[in-house]
Amino acid sequence: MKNKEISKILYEIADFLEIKGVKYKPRAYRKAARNIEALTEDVENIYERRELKEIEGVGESIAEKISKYLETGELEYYERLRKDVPVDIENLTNVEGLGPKSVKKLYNSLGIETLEDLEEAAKAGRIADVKGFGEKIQEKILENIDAARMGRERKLIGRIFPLVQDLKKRIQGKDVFERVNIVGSYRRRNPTIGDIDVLALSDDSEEAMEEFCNLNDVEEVLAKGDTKSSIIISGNIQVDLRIVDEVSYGSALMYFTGSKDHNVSIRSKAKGRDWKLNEYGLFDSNDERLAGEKEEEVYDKLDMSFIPPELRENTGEIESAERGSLPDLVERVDIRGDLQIHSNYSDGSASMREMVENAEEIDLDYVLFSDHGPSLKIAGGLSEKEFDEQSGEVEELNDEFDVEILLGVEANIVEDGLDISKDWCEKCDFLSVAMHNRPKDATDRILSVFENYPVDIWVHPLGRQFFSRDPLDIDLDKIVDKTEEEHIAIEISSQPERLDLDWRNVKKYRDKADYVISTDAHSTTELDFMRFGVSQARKGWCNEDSVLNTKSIDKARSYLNG
DNA sequence: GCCGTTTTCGGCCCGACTGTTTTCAGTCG
Ligand SMILES: Nc1nc2c(ncn2[C@H]2C[C@H](O)[C@@H](COP(=O)(O)OP(=O)(O)OP(=O)(O)O)O2)c(=O)[nH]1
Ligand SMILES: [Mg+2]
Ligand SMILES: [Mg+2]
Ligand SMILES: [Zn+2]
Repeated sequence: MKNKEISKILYEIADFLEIKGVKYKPRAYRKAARNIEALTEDVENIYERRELKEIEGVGESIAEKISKYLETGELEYYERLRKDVPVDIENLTNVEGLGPKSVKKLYNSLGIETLEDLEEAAKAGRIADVKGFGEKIQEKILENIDAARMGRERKLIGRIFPLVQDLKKRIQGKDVFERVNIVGSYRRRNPTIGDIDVLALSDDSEEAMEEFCNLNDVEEVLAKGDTKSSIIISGNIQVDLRIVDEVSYGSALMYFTGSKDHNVSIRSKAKGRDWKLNEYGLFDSNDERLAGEKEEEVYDKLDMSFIPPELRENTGEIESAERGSLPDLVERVDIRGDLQIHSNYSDGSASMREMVENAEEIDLDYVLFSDHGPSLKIAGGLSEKEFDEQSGEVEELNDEFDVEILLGVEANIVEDGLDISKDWCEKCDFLSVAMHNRPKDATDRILSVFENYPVDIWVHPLGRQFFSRDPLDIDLDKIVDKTEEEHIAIEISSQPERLDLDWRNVKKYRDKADYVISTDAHSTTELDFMRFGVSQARKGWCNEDSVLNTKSIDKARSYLNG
């Protein structure tokens, strides 16, 4: 999958064009780069379908460049730009405070091409002598150069969640803060989070900033002003704080929640009316405030319904809000069952009894235990004999608990079908299937299993895992059609590393597909992962009706078995 | 370079912080 590679080239082109002082094109290249980076589908497939231009921000020219690169492995336009200023633009601009313009100056004056050159020049004191630079910048470069070498990897929302909650509590705990909201990609429930953005209300912003920059785990203060500060806390995590007045709080929430593209779009709309939208409010052409204290008011004045943060990705939500046709999104309280949990019969850490007790505590009506089939021994795969034992225990537990306990298997899609017999399939309340390797004919294998076995749920459909596994290269159009035909539900996994099916595809297929949101919990605490799956369903524009486990077990059963 | 219930050409979001600068450019959100 070359998405990352291509978006990197586009980002670099943007930087090189900025070096040359070209207007607007850098923004265009960056926008295209961002959208390609965010794709779940392999850009090469989109190229093969001749649909590159459907990607937001990709037009004639960029589509042609991507095609050339995919066909020849080279891009002359990019190579030419790089020849003019032959620097390691990606790494150099990774140094906090260094952008394309500074990199060019340093190249022209000192011939700096790499981070090593930069460090050497800074240590020798040569940077301070360059016009436009000085001692402080030179010092800052030396301080930040190692961070640039390491890079800052994005964090998974499900993993950073406790830390964010704790940080929020710590800030809220200080009297000088009257209101605190976590915003940015976290509020939008992005699967991954680049930094933690915080909006706050305080009548003494100076003192508030002081407290913020002196939190006990602050490692570096990147910037500190009256309304805005940035710090690095332990774990190499950046935290940005913005403080505004109450009259601006709503518009500041909008600004700081983003996304950037959503902001730009919506600000352009305001501008089209001769108004102005910024973090302080919505203003008419006489600078009279039209709204600002509440987000709802700002959207309302712009003749839009309120846009839930999860939808603010500039993927059609603005037009939809203008038409008043945004979906009524599914909520966590709508969820009535969890159709993938595990116990110590396989690689789970808790007994079935413990899992059920906890499920009852969080008001679930039903749960499905579905451990791996026999071919996945490393993941604690069960033999049919072990399954039968488990089945016996399920029967006992069902007598004892109100929660309806269902038993199934996560069967593995293998070369000639599933790794369990059809007889075994019939013993399952629900049959879940998944692919755990990546053969060339994956699409056909999946389709054939859907046709030939009584499949109920297709779990972690793309097999994606953040930072380690790319999504499977399969024909989702075809497979989703088949799930509709066969009454098979598609899982949205709540596991932080998976969140699979991903929200963009969830959105794409939401009218056809029936989704189930599952935790894949391997311990009692992981039952709480449900919130992350629900967030992804919301990002995918799902209403309650598109999610099967918001329904009673009888309704779910009659659909899946029908 | 992209894009269109104002446009197929003429626009392209808006502001804070920093360092170096005598008034602002660069970078970042
Ligand atoms: N209007 C406007 N708002 C911006 C711009 N850049 C960032 N913002 C707003 C929207 C962002 O969601 C918010 C926080 O910025 P971040 O850089 O932290 O981005 P975000 O949190 O969305 O993603 P992240 O996971 O941190 O990479 O600030 C911009 O250029 N213009
Ligand atoms: Mg952020
Ligand atoms: Mg930020
Ligand atoms: Zn699996």
